[in-house]
Amino acid sequence: MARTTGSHSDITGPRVRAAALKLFARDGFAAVSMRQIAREVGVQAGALYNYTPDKQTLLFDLMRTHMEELLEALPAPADASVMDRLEEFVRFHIAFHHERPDAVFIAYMELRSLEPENFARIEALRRRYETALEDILAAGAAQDVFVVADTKITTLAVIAMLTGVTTWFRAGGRLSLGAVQDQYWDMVRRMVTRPPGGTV
Amino acid sequence: MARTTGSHSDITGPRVRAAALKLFARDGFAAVSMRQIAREVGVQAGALYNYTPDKQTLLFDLMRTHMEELLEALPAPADASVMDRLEEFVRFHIAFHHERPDAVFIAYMELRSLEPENFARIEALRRRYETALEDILAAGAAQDVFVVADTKITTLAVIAMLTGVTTWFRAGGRLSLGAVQDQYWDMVRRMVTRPPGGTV
DNA sequence: CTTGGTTTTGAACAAGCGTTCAGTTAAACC
DNA sequence: GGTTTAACTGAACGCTTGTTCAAAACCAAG
Repeated sequence: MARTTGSHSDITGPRVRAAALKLFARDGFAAVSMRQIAREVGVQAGALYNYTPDKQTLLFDLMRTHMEELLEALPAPADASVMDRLEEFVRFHIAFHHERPDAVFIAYMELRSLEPENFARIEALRRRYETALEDILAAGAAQDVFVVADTKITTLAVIAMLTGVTTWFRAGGRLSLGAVQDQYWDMVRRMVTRPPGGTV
Repeated sequence: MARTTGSHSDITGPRVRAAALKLFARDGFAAVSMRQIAREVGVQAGALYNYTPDKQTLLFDLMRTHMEELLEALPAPADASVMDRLEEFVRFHIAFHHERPDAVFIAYMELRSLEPENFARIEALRRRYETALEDILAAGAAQDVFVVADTKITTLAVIAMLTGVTTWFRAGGRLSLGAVQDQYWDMVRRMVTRPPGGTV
């Protein structure tokens, strides 16, 4: 009978993924060897193959899991105002990405390390996320609440701006997470609402 | 006497750097071998060592050259208005980075591939560039032309947003470079000027 | 045509790569 | 307490890595 309680695979499996996540984020997929991951876990390289068919799949699973968790946690379209929905998105993006800096880093730095088929699957998930923001912007534009020249460009600009936070923000620094969220929300709000002068 | 005319090194040298730039950008520093670079140039791997002491220095020189060209091309602080200077910066950043997508990509993706000493030198150059923008924002805030809660954060947010353009913009697409510049300038201008509502 | 120097080749080096697998270990069941 | 089986080891596979270097190729000047 299969051993279920006290099985090491319940412990080693997550540790393999955690080690891979950490090392891939720090040094890059191509620069990390299976032996390094094994050493981090405290195991021989061969043992890793109980938990992943190969190195590429290990990377893909990390990225897929991250993207699925992101989409899962994404606030569902409520009947709140578009302004509130946009604010919610901004605060959510910053908070969620702040909790997982390694996964975020990998998810958009290691796209090129994916084989074409895996790349397409991750890209599709990423696009679903972007669409969630774009829908809010489009709804706001239709209601004349937002003034955006091109919802696609604004979507990409906002996401690039928000994701940039992970490259420098560390808890315990000069600013609290809440303060960062406040400031970014302020900037995004200005970006999408009617400007003072009224140009363009 | 040293051979000067018809020397191959004048030809091979740039070709080595061009091949390295292209391959590093496409596949990442760690994933590209010296033999791949040599094959791209049409030469044996050993010949590369006439043009670089080692692989790490080849990467560092590419990044250093890019950053120096960037700082060189940066518009000098003129006595124009802060608004004009900010607009000039935004348009410059987009145009300059658009001309060198590979170098841009490498310069911020391969920082982790640099040995500590080289990293520090590139980082210093990058900080000089950021400071150029921060100075404009600070000057504008002092003159009450801009309303920014934190010049450092706004600097990073603007640069992240602008640099994101290189990940999707391709000439010949839906939008011209000028149209992209217009839209990003519009977004940046709104971000730093007094908002309609007047919150924060 | 010979000389002199630059550039390139091609083989070699030790080390590390991802992956496989027969064999050992150890824990949970009957 | 013996049996079963998942988990892991440790060695091995063939291949690639960055780098070195003596020898060859090449080209311009004398």
